[in-house]
Amino acid sequence: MKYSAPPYMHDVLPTEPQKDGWLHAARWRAVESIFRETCRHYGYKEIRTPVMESTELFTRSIGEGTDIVSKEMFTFTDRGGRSMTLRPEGTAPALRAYIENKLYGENQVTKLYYIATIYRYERGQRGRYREHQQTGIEALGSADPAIDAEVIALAMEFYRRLGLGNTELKLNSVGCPGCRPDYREALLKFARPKLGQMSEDNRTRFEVNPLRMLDSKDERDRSALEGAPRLMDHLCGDCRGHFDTVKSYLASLNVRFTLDAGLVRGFDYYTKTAFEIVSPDLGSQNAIGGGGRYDGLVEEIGGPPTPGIGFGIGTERCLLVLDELGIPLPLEDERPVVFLALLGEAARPVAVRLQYDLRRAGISADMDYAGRSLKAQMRAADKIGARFVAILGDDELAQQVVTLKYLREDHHQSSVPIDSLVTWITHS
RNA sequence: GCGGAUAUGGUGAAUGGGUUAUCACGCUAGACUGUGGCUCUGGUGUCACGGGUUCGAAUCCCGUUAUCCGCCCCA
Repeated sequence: MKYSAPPYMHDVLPTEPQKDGWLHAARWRAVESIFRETCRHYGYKEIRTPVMESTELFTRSIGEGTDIVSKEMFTFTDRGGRSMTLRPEGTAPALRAYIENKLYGENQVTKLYYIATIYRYERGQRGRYREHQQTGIEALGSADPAIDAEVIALAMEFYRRLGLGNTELKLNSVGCPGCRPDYREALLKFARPKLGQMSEDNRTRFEVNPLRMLDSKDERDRSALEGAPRLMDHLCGDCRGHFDTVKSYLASLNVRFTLDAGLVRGFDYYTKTAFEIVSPDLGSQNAIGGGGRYDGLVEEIGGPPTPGIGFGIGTERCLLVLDELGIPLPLEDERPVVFLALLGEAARPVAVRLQYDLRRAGISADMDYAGRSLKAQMRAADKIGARFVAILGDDELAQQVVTLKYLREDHHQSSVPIDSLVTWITHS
């Protein structure tokens, strides 16, 4: 009988992070700590929420007409008969927690960040998995365009710190409930006579979610919609002003962007600012992050009227690009200071205690648990990059010393009394 | 949901309808009877599973499963 990880999900291993590939836990940790650090500099605090929520939270927030809700959610009935869903995105759970815990009562503006696994029942391919991780932020309680700029700038700063300078920021405004209906009408009017030339998917979108037609990559759709009215040009005064101010703030922060009138994003809750960051160095799954403003969402799911904006960034895709380009990450040094090599059974109990003393003194230590030959233990010590090997055999025991050998630099070795090993190493 | 590919040791590959499946890396033991990084030697796999063709299949065919990649969509 063989077991494997669930389809399109994967294990992140403790293997050598220097090796090829991106499924090394050390690399993930590096990305996560760069993200945490960036958030700290921008004043965002971590929030952790359950991996699942009641299904309705997502159907209400993301929108029934989206692919994510209609066919990609991991939904099941729990033993109490409730419909539960593994979170397919990070925003709704964070807002649910914000509302439930009345965080709006603590500050006018609440700035949150999260690192969360996301679940979508999709067909996998490079950069697209049924379980993936997103690092994201949500800024709640402010409608100021300045915070739109901050959120976007934080994302770009994170990429910069990762070493991903080669990214493209795409920007759009998807309007608000005030101006979107007008635009919708204009778009429908433009598209109706061209329905025959468009793909079947787009004909469905025409009925269900017209804005999504613009997102199609199908050549027929692209040419049919050539010259279609742009939402950007139909914004109401408020949205227009907001968008212009966001753009000018971004310019003053030296954040480069390109306007993309076709950018509509995957959730229905977005209003005004919408953005996406793509990497030219990935395959077809080239979006490495995206987000936008969602001014009606908090109220929609039961909270007080509260504007908000946020983004989600795919950890795997960042890792993939970094690996592709051979960009190194700042990795933690996982090498132990001391490796205890044992000879003979009498040494084992002494080593167990000695190792404990070293660790208690803050010196990382490891020893052989496989009963291997001295030679093999030396090789093991070398392989894991220990700074010292402390050899403990019958000869040493007789004199109450260890033979301490430097594995790096000069390879010098000397006898050190067992009692003073901790001090010796602390001062070397 | 649709389409394309691949499945050989712990890993990456090679070969090939017919006696013991090749190479490298890794791991392990030894050469060096208590010492790493170099070198050499040995060990480490019945070639995903099921069925078919054949005197004979790891090699050809079909199915299953798994993985990878593209479309859709998205992180």
